[in-house]
Amino acid sequence: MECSVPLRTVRRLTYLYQTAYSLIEQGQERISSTQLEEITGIPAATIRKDLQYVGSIGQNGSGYQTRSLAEAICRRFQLDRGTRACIVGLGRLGQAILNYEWFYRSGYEMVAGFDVNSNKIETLPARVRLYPAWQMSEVIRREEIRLGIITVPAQAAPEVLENLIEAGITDIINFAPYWLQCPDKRILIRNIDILQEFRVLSALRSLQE
Amino acid sequence: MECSVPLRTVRRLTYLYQTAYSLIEQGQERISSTQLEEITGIPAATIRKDLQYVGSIGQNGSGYQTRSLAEAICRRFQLDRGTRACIVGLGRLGQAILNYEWFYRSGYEMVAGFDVNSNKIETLPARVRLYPAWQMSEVIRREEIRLGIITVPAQAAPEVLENLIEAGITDIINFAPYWLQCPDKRILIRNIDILQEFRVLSALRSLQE
DNA sequence: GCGTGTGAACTGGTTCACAGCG
DNA sequence: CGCTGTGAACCAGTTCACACGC
Repeated sequence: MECSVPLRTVRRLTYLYQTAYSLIEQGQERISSTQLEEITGIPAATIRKDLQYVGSIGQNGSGYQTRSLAEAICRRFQLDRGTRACIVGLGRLGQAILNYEWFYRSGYEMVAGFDVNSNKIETLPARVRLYPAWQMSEVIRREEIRLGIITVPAQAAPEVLENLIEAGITDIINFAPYWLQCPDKRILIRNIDILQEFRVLSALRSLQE
Repeated sequence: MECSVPLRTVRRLTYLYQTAYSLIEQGQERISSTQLEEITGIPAATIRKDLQYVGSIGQNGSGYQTRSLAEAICRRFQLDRGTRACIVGLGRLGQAILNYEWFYRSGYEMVAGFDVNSNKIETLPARVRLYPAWQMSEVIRREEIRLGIITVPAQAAPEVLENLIEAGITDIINFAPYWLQCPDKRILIRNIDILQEFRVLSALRSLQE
């Protein structure tokens, strides 16, 4: 399948997916692109354009069925395959993600947590099995884990990345404030720097004055 | 000051700011746009274009001084003013941000935390004062807090937003998986949905196959 | 008539390429 | 000679506007 969907569009479509999902839960069965614009802030024309990447799923004159909207996006991007995930670094952020009850809605399934501090392994309450860091490679291979979530301090991040890739991980989400990249284009990495968002907001504020 | 800097550019410049900062710490005094491209992944031409919004600060033939680069961006967007911030919702994510040692590098200064559970207020270890939720308005006013960070469950988010705005907050960062918006354009809101990033990664993976 | 789907027109952000300066 | 700063050329992505189906 071609990689020709623009990243911007992917972002919006996954967001629409989630929106459709909550509409379903609220019992709403249909919605028009104009109404979607009100909820999401995405212009109606853009929404209709984006949905062309998914296929024609609307009904002329009466908008989209929320259920088929969610299903179509889900199918297009295989958002329900539940790829197995693990988390490395059980600080507060790591714990937050590890125990996030809606995590299954992310398209991944959490199956393991790792930390260098074996004290934590024994004492932390968790929904999934926790292991000391030295067992990482073995567990990742055995459990066929594909996504690694990095929530270790910045200086440890590069080494963790290396270990993860070496163990066969293909998807990475990195929360350490250290921009990770990998020459191998088959490995997908997303760096999320939370502080960065604060800086952006701060900058936007200064512009609005 | 005009609001005419594109959001994309603001994102990149704040990122360059942070990059320049770590280069300074590593003792590197100068850097060219080409080298910056290698580190950040931003094309050199784009970097030079972006920096035009900051002013001419490079030296022909020898690149940029890391220090003056950081300072110029900092000055342009007033990234060091230390606007006072508070956090609402002391679950794991809230605690993580509350005690994040590099938080001061975000351009904000953390001064208070709130939670409905007064048990937490008394028992959690924290660097700043914690208050029960009912004291929110009063404390925000007294301490002249401008940024509110929302880390409560989704269903509580809209009400918290209302309370914050009513108390005089102007900047919002919302981590609840519920898209907050405000008709009043003077209020700046950034919604950060962490799960959304997982969905995007999952979608990108499906496209790469 | 309402609302989708879509080619065509447009916009603004990115990339190019080079003049100018140290 | 290297690297910045910048107008000009380009292009992706957004918006418009309307034909078509319900």
